[in-house]
Amino acid sequence: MSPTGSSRWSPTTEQLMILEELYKSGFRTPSASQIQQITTHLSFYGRIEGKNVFYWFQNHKARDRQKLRRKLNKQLQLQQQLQFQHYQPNQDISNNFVANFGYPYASTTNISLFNSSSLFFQGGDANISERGMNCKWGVYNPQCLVEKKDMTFCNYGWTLMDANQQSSCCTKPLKTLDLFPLTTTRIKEDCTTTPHQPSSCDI
Amino acid sequence: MSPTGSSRWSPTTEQLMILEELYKSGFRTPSASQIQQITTHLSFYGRIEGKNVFYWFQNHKARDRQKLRRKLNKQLQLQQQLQFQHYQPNQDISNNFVANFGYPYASTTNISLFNSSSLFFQGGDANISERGMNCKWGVYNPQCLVEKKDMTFCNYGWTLMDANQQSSCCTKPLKTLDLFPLTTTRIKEDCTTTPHQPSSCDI
DNA sequence: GCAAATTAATGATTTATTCAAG
DNA sequence: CTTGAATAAATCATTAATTTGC
Repeated sequence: MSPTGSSRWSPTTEQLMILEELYKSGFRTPSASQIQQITTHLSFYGRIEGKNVFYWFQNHKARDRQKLRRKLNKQLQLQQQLQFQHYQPNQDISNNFVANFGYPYASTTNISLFNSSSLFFQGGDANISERGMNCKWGVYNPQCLVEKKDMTFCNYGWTLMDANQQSSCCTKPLKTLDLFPLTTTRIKEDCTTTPHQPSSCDI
Repeated sequence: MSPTGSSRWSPTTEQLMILEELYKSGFRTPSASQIQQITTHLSFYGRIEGKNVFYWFQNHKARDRQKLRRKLNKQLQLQQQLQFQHYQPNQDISNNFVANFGYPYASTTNISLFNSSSLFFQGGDANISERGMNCKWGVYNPQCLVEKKDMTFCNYGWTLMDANQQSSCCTKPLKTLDLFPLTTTRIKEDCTTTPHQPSSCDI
């Protein structure tokens, strides 16, 4: 079971649950710091790297879109097909369903969830304004997700961080931990957070 | 001129020359270590980060392709247009030009240049087999470019590297430097290196 | 039951497109 | 208009499900 030399990450059940929970909470493109925090937390449940978290959100989002697109296409061509033979489907339930709901995530695709995440940062954001200063900011950064704020430190590049640093992060009572008051059981309701425009953050 | 608070990198003339020289030598998608070395070298000519180098190659390659595609499309529709009015352009010079050359870079798009870079590693690659071991490998890694070899160290994630570390790299007589015997003047000939399959590297 | 064969999911990369600074 | 930066789409590749024949 232990993935000795396994070439690619496969999430444990707990990791997957938490990730999906976060996704359902509205997270789509978490920032570098957010990913770092998620990674730190999830590493408690098994081996994981920042890039795994990054890719997971990337793929999950993309495949959600794709699923929706396909569904819509199917509906559309069905509709066209029916229209074509001059048949008006005035009671087509499945058609109404999609037509009425639209893209559930479309409006939250590009927003920064930094401010809207009551779940994620509920520990209070006033006194952790300079988190990352003291803690060797774990910028995992695949596809260049480093947020502007971090970039000011980040003058030249990134280097590897050894595993201990992160593990020890778990033992010390860090801010990161109380950002995860997740119940990991309620996996049913839809996106509830209200998207903010990211422009309010100073760039 | 000094970019105090300049939001985006703009390459100096020297940096650009070297980058283009490398590009012409066959580099398309340099590995993390290669980018690190390039960055280290180029930082001598001005402020630069790994991700700048990464993006530069990314964009340059993409825009080369795009330029070529447009040219081909234009030629194609011209050709079709002419064919359509039953006119055979038997002396169309520009058409012949594209038709005869094809995609200059098409075959080198996906290869790893790790082994083929006589220019880049000409300083000898035997005694630097463990480069990166001692030097806190600067994995800049936007879009997850970390190569398999480096990944073994890289257990959990990356963190920021401060600028001094890299600057001091320049003062110390590092291996990195003699990898750049560039003349930066001959900017005319085409890609000359022979692409190797990356599969020979141990995974 | 149980592996070999096949298919479906999904982690990881690369390429295309878009945004925006200058 | 050029081009650095970022995101989305397409693709590759490996792992997990599952089917199938024994």
